[in-house]
Amino acid sequence: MPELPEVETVRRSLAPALEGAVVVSVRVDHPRMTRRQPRPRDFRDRLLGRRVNSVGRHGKFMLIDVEGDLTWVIHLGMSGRIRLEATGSDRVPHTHVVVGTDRNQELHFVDPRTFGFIAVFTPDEFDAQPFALLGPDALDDLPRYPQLIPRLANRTVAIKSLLLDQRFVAGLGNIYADEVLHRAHVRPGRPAGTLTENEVRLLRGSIGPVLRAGLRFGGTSLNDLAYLLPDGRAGEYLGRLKVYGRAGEHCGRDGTEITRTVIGGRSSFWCPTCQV
DNA sequence: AACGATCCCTGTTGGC
DNA sequence: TGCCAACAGGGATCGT
Repeated sequence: MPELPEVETVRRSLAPALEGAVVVSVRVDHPRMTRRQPRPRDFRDRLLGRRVNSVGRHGKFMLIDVEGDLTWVIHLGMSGRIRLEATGSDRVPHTHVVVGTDRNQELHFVDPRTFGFIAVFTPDEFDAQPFALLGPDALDDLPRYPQLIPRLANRTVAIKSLLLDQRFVAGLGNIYADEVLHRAHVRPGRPAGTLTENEVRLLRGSIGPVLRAGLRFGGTSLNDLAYLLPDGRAGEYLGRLKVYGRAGEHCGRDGTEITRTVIGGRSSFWCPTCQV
């Protein structure tokens, strides 16, 4: 699934292609993909002829600054992919949106499960979106642990669920949340408010290293609906995951069999020995 | 307010 | 081997 490292990997390859480029064509073949656009026609109308200033990111949302005070938002959902192709290239199945630039390139938005979306918002529209309440970016703006302690206090929700709550911190998904909890020696089901100060410190300190490791390897491509880099390469972090998807295998730290439980409706993988 | 449940969607997986 | 139901999951929304 595209989480922060995957989205950041995509952002980095998209930025040089889009920044300074002018949009010369827009095609939407699947109206569901622009469902967050208050008026569906705006997506095309607002991009056509406009120059892209910069390609940013907050959590798993790609935020592309477009001239005219517009923000072009791309969320990959769980099966979304971006392909960067020469103009007129073939479209793979489930290519729902194609945006062409004056550099003879096309951005293909591919999303079999259509959980992702693509839209261009004015500032007011942007602020009205639910994701305007996104928490600090897990890579760039993570608060130091003393600031996190009061935010966990008295919370009964499982710490795993809190890590997945994008209003708490933006960017972690099911894979990296499990990896972060394993690194921090914390069980995913622990009520958030029961973490000691030291555990909060460890957890806080685990987020950056885990995300940067994922980023270093170009993200995680699972074997099914693979997340792929815009040039078609697979991310190579899958083989380096410590717990996610590894039920029945042995924990690299103590050899205990990794277990799978469901927490907050999401499968969670963890070591019953070294995660307390 | 906080939290859990439900829904969206379709390729893949697993059970028979 | 082949079929079909169950599963997967990010985010929004709804009910308690």
